[in-house]
This record gives sequence, C-alpha cells and structure tokens, in this order.
Amino acid sequence: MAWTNTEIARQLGEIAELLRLDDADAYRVRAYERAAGAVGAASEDLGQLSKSELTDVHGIGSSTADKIIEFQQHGEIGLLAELRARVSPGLVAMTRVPGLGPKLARRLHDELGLDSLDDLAAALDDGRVASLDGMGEKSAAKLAHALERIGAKDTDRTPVADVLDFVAELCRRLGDLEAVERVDIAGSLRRLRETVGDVDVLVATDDPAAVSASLRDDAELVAEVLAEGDTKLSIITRGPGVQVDVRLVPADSWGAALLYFTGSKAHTVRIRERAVRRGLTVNEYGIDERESGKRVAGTTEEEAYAALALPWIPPTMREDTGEIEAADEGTLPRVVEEADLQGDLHAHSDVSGDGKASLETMVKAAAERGLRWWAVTDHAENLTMNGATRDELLARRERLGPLGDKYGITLLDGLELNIDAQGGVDYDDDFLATFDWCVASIHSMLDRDSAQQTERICQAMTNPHVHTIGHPTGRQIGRRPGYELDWERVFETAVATGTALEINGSARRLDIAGDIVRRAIDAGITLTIGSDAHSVGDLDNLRWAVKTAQRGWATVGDVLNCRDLDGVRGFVRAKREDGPGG
DNA sequence: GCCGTTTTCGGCCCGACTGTTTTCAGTCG
Repeated sequence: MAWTNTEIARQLGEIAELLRLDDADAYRVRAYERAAGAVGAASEDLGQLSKSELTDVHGIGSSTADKIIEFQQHGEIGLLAELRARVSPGLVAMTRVPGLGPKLARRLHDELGLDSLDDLAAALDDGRVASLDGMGEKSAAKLAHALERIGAKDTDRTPVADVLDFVAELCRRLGDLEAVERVDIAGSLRRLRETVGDVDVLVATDDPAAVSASLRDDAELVAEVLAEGDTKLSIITRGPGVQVDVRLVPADSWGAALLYFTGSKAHTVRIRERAVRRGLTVNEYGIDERESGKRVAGTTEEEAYAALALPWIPPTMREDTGEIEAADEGTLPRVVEEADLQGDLHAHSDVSGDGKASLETMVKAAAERGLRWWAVTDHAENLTMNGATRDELLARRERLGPLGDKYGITLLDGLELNIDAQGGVDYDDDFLATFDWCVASIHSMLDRDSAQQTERICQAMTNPHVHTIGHPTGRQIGRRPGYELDWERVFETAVATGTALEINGSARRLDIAGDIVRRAIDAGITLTIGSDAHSVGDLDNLRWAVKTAQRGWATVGDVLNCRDLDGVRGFVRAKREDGPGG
C-alpha cells in the first residue's frame, strides 16, 4: 500500500528536527521543514508519484523526492535511520522545554552528559546547569520553572475550547482601557487551529507601558509574567493556564501587525519572501520599500496584502497550503462566511434531556441571530437518559408552527438519531418520514475499530431518512481522538446515497476538521453546519463551524445551510426519492 | 536542500526579549 502524505510529512519533519539537533546547516533544516509542509498540504497521494512528478511540487527537490521514493519502496529512509542512531531521544525530549533550544540542548548533552528530562531536572537542581559558560542562576531558574510547567501537562498545546471564554474576557478588559484603541485575537486562535500553543492578542495603543502595566497587575487574569518589554507582554493566565503574548503596536501599524502575528509562520515567511522579490520588506510595523525605507502599507490587512499584489486572504486559510498561489492566480475561492448561513442544522432544546434551555428560549435566540430557519434536532429515544420519546416528539411538533410564527423563523422538525452497532437508527421509516430533517450520529460503542465505525456510518447513510452524519469522527479535542474512518469509502457512500457530512461547531469537537472538509469537497460531498447547541450561548458555535469550513476552503455552494428553505427541502426530497429504497 | 522578474550558484524573512558575553547568542513566533 501507499504511505499517506501525513506519514511521509512526519518522516520529513523528524529529519528536520534531528538535523537541527545534529547541528546541520540551518537552510537544509528549513528545506526539510518546508518539504514536510508541502507534503502534508498536498491533495494527491504523493506516495504514488514518480520522481519528476514529485519535484514539480513546490518545496520538493531532487533529494527529497528520492527520500519519498525510498520510503515508499522500503518503508524507511536511510538518512532518518542514521539520524535516529546519532541523536539520542533524550536530547529531543529536552528541546520540548520552552526556552531550551537545540544549541543549549546539545551543550547540556555534550558537556554535562544529560540525556533525559530527569537528568536535566537533577542538573538544574544541583547547580551544574547554572555553572555552564554563558548560563547563570536566572537562566537555570527559568528552565527549572519551564520544566515544571511541561511536567504537569501531557502536551504543550491546549484545546481551543479551553481558552475561548477566558481570552474573550481578557480582550474585553483590554478593550475597556483608556489607552487601548483596538484589540483583537491573532495567532493560531484567529486561524482557529483546534489546539493552541500560546495565544496572541494584538493591541493598538499610543501608550504601551500603561496597557502593559494594567494587564500585568490584573491578578484575576494573570498568574505569572514571563516577559515584559516595550512591545510585548507575555503572561501565564489563571483559568486555563495558557501563555498569552500581548503585542502592543501603534494604530497605524495595525494591519501589518495583524498579518504578522496571525501567521501561520509558514504563510508569513512566504509573504516576506514575496515582499523581498518585489523590493519590499515586511515586518510587524508596516510594509516598506527596501531601498528608501518608505512606508507603503500597514494600517489595514487589506492594504498590506494589496501592496504585495494579493487579495486579502481569510486568516483560516493562512497555512501555506496553496492559498498564496491561488490568491496570486486569482483563483482563491470566496469561502463561506457566517453571514451566508440561513439556518442551523443541528441543535437541541430541553425536550431531550441534556438540553439546557426551553424550546421557546432557543427559538427566540435563533431568530434574534437573524437565522431564517432553524432545525431543532433533539436526541431520539435510544440515547439512554437523554433521548426524547415518540410522544414527546409529537407534542413538540405541535408547538413548532406557533413558535415559528411568534418569532418570525421557520422551524424544521428534526431529530438527532443514534447509530447502533449495525448502522441502524432509532425509528422505523414510516415515523422518520414524518420529520423534516434528521442528523444521525454515533453515541455508543466508541471503542469499535476503524472498519466497524466506517461500516456503521456507511450503513446509516443508506437510510433514506438520514440526511447528514453528525460529528462524524466522534473526537473530543484534548480528550479523545476520533475513530480513523476509511474516508474514501465514507465519501463514496455519501455521494452514492445523497447524504451530507456535518461540520460540528462545538469547539470541543470541530468535527469534521478542516483538512477532511477539503478532501470531502474534492469528493463532491455536501456539508452541513451544526451548532450542536444545548444552550443559547452554544449558538455561537456556528462561528467555529464556519471557520472550520473555511479551513477546508468551503464555499457557499458546498454548505447546505447557505440555501433557502426550498433548497434544504429539495436536498431532503432528493435523498428520499433517489436513495436506496426511496 | 531548494530555487530563479538579478541568479543553474549563491543566496535563502524579520524583530523582540532575555541573560549575561560589554556587543551578542539563543530562543521564540
């Protein structure tokens, strides 16, 4: 079988990491990092390509192409095997400590014989690290502290769901300060990566010292100050205990700073290289002519991109996965935006047990958000403890018309069905046929293997009354991985049966993820967006679902929620009439 | 190791913060 791009990218990434520790030429390291990124972003299976096809991919040259072919043929890359033999795993582990990079790790290993995090802790404790040339008590104390911090966590990244509320409050407080003109989230949180390493917050101000001092002294938000300078304050927060870097810039640098600090790193590097080719230089303060130093852009992001002859690129697409090339060629898709949504296709009321708000409260909130239609998809009866009975659902049905009229929104009579071990769902076809909209999801037997979960989902899709599959992989970010579905089979079955796949907007789920969204679109799948709201506040999840859709380059045409009521009903009808048994 | 609107060779993105080395290297994003 062919190796996946993900695995090839991992191999190349590990080569880069080990080369860096082996003190290799920095540009050679970077070349492997870039190649790994290019492989990870490729939409076709690189394991199948010839050498000349491989070198056609930007970032892959002759040498890397040989490595990929070597891996495909032998399941191993000789260079990586050599590096693994030469660079000890303990050395790699030590570089996981924030503030401890490859140079210092190498010295600790060579000069002090340290070869694990335990060795490092001991050497910090007895003063050997502090006594190294160029080190001192303060450096050692910082490392000891950083080591303690990573020791308490099993990963150095935090799920977005754990930081969103806290960061919103932090931004609100910053925004209330006299000296603050603008405040916004940048970094991976703006791009909505599913986990964040640290949080970047951008502040426009004429008085950075005042802003920095105000936040630094806010004991409710700040557990610890890591660094404080004229343009940056780094803190560890209370609450989620995450690092937040607050960048302080003048208002006329806002756009350049937003571009710079939103990243991704790969995207901004490409941007700066493009600038150099055009005789410009880009930093967080602006875009300047290289020769004269004359400022040509910087106040807004649109202006900054325009100075590089590019349209504005949505933050969610800035991963260097082809967006710069597409923008350059004028083929960047206009991705779906929250304002394009006409409705929500997955949400709950307290008719099913885990809903936290009444049907009327939810309907009112949905209408106030400007949605034209809203599908209430309470849990069906097989969900132990929480499912609604047939009678409860029939009673709910009677209320939908009047409530819709009262609040000026059309309500779709919906269900969230439970996919059982064999791919069946809660109710018979006759009863299901009386509903407007059905999501079907796996809520039980989450430990089944990949083949079984794929089979359950594909079987459920053959039901003419199952319109979309809810949170398809079942993942909960930071808690449990999703099942490894056989995507090719899932896509084929979805197309054959006219079934959609959901992008679930719960920040804990973001399921399916952006990279799968992109593959699904290529396969011709229709996507649905679901807030999976169990409370009024959860309706905000639509925003996260939309951002996830953008990460997969989804357009209005790919997302069922962007259609009017007739469009949704047409999709439902097409499935019932054309699907197996329809 | 990769790449080409100066180049098939010789470059390759930019700046802040920290600690400590009185002029800068390492790390980070």
